Amino acid sequence: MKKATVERILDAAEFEFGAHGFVETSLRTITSKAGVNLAAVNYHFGSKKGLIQAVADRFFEPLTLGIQKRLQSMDTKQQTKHQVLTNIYTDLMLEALNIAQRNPARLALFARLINSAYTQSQGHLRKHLTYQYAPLFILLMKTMREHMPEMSHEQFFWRFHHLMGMMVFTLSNSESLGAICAAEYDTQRELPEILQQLIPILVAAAEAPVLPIEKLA
Amino acid sequence: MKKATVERILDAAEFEFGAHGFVETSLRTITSKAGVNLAAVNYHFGSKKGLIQAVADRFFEPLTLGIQKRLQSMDTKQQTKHQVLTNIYTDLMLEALNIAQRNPARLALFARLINSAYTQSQGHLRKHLTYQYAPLFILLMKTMREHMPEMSHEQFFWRFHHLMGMMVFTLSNSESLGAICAAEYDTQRELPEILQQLIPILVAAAEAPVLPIEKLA
DNA sequence: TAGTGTTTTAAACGTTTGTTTTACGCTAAC
DNA sequence: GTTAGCGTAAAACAAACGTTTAAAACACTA
Repeated sequence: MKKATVERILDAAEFEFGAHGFVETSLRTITSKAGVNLAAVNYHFGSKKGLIQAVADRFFEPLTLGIQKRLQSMDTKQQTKHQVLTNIYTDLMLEALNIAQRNPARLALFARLINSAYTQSQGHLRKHLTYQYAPLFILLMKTMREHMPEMSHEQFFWRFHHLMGMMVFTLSNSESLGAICAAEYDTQRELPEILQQLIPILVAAAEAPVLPIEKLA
Repeated sequence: MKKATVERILDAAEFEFGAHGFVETSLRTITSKAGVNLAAVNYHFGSKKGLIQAVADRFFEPLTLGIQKRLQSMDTKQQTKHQVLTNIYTDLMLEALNIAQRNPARLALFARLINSAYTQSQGHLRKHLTYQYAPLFILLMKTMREHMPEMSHEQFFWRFHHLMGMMVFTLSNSESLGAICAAEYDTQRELPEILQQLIPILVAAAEAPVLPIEKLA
């Protein structure tokens, strides 16, 4: 049986957005790859922005459940803070791999979705995501903060986003980086290896000493 | 005296690209803000891609000189590796501030330029930059590698880019993040403070322990 | 079976895009 | 004083874009 129109649009949009970005992917290529009529996007999603948000939702909904379950069932009592942090990031990487599902491009798109949410041109995305998934972010930040060095809320906010930036950049560009690396060092790496290597780096960054705030000059 | 056409185009392009991205900034808005004729871009730069590359070059040329001078005049003998790494990243942040020049948007655009260079849609940028500024990257990677833990070339390649990702993300989104932070915690921070805080985090990530490569699962 | 609400279709709409063309003004060399 | 050559100007180009329209096809209930 042929998949429902909405789903086929989302599949095609996911693929094309991942390959060429939001702005450079037209509704015409999406609908033609999906084998549906051009007007279907505006009919089912209202607009291109609506489609982008729907694509984002399909990533976030299972991810929210997965992360919440992992964090809440985590035993944070009998472990050092370092171990807990390592567990948190291992969980995050496992959830990331779960998104990838033997299709790394899917994960790259997800990362680019988050990245775009911080740019002005896709401001609607940030509003949508913060409105829709605030509990997830709050839970994640709260859990991490409890196992990181003492610092002000503000300092933690920035450090949290520094770490997110490291993940987002790596995941967004894992394909290009992997290709460069393969050409340069002749070793083809898979996503599970790269993410495993990333964990101790994230933990070390999370545990980095806290400096008093001064102006650099 | 009125600035030359080429320069006025570059100024306007820099501003508009930084505010709305490459794809969403039209040559018409650039040329009209620059007060020049629409055809001037294609005449002087050949195409929009040529303009983007020229904008990139205006960032990279002074940056290359600055970083090379800093790295080569650095005393790496009488310091611990940790101190050297701190110095390297302090230098990088100072050069970043030098790009900003009391205009943070300029620095954000520069970061976004680097980020775009890793995406497929702006593949011409990566080719241009790697062809044009390979010596800078090589020098930077070589200097850093000497003061980081022992690891394979491949592992270093990835770690180098993880660190770059942290910087690029932070700089790209420093405006949005600063706005969120100001709204949330009521403390307006300037770029020099944020970059100063970033240094120990980068160093800690650079010095993170090296794990044997395994597949995460 | 008739009728109602939903989905799909083809076509057109009005903009906007990067690029090209052609003509015109200017300056410098011979 | 004429001729190149370079830079600018306005206009037009063809293509692509997101969105809307109105009619046709469908699915389902009464």
